[in-house]
Amino acid sequence: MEPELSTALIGTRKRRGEGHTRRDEILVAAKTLFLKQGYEATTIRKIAEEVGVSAPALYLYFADKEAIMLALCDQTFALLMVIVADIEKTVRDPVERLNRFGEAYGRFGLKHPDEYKLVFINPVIPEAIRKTGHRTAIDDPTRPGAGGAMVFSRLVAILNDIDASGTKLNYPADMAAELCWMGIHGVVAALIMKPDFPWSDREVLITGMIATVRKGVLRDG
Amino acid sequence: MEPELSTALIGTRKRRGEGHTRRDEILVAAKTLFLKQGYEATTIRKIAEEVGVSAPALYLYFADKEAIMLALCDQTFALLMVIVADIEKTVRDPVERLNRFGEAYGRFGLKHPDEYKLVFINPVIPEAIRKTGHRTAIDDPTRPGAGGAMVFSRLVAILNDIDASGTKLNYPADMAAELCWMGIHGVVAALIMKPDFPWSDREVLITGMIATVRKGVLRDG
DNA sequence: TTGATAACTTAACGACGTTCAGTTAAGAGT
DNA sequence: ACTCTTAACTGAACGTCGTTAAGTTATCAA
Repeated sequence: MEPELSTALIGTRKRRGEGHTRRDEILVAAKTLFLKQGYEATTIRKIAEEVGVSAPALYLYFADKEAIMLALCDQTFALLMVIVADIEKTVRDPVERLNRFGEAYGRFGLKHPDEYKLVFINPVIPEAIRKTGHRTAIDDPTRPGAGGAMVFSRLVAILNDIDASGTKLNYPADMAAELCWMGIHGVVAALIMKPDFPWSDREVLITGMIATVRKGVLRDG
Repeated sequence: MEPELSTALIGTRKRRGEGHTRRDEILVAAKTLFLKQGYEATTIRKIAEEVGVSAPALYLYFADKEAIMLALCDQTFALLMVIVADIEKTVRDPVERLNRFGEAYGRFGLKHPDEYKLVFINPVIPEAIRKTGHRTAIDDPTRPGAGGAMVFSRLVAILNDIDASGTKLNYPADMAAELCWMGIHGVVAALIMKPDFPWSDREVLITGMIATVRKGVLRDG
């Protein structure tokens, strides 16, 4: 019988040079468990079992558990970056861009609560950075978990655009962006972490918070 | 030699009926470790060692690790309740009360980051409630971890006072309170969870966010 | 002096992330 | 066809965790 290609048979040993396909299988399995059971219940051993491989095998492809989870998050946040990039391309008015960004960001967070938790609520600092204390590594866009920081940087850009376009800000652009992000983040974080609390309607809270930070940060509201 | 009173000698067996003093010792030891090393590094075994007792002994006084941590948090949040109660007593103008509440809340969160994390950022739902799904238990003010909810309920009261005093709200009082809290919470959560990020000045962010949510929520800003 | 029982200990369970020391098999070089 | 290197992987184990079970000790009322 001919040896089959690539990822066809899970649990079979990979041919030389095809380890990366196993890496992908690990990410798929991890995502399944992660979405079904959350971060804590997604254990190395369960992922390995799902893939059909021994637990230590995962360490051939990832430094540790965090690395697996952050790789997942970056996959997800790449989707948000696509949405944001589209908004930046198609929406001319920078204030309207701010509105659309806020809506997209809020909805995205509520749609991907587990990834949002890991990136923004319980940020996991990769072991490599924690150990070395490398300052520069924080700016590395390929660093696991960097997706979140990139999203924030787009918001800063939007605030700068608003300022440049004539609508003046009540605060420096950096701080204005921080206030906007913190406001929306507060909404998303609250709804995600206390889902059983009798909050008001989610959509209304998001649009309400956007209106609030817009009024607070722009000189003419 | 006379037997010494109460908690004098740590690590010695308690006399009958004085178990509650051991309970207090556990809380003191847990607080020390918790403030020094954070939640995850504060293990049952380390607390027990600090107290001078075996690890299982802690289970005579607390149902599980969460119960210990929540008891600590409630101790801390009782301090915030005192501050809030004082504001409500001394500050007549309800809008000014909102300002003062926001400042007190923000500063308190930054001053007690570990407790804040446990109560508001990574809320720990007590096992008793999680298992039974008891709805009513959530409203029980003596429930461990309830301190946070009580603080929020004071904010709702303030917003109702504002509405009643003639300054009309842009949203129902409940939702207005949610927006106010989410905004300030967003600031505190961001500063606590990403302390190394080059945020703007903490005090300015807090007062800026208070001004922002005030303008957003009150009809005449 | 005894008997009940509060206060506590030792040992262990099952789970976790991770490491180590090997084993297997693919595939290039001869 | 045989050998050699090495990518891919395994089994056993380490040290940690929260927690439980079963047994022990010390106190105090009767």
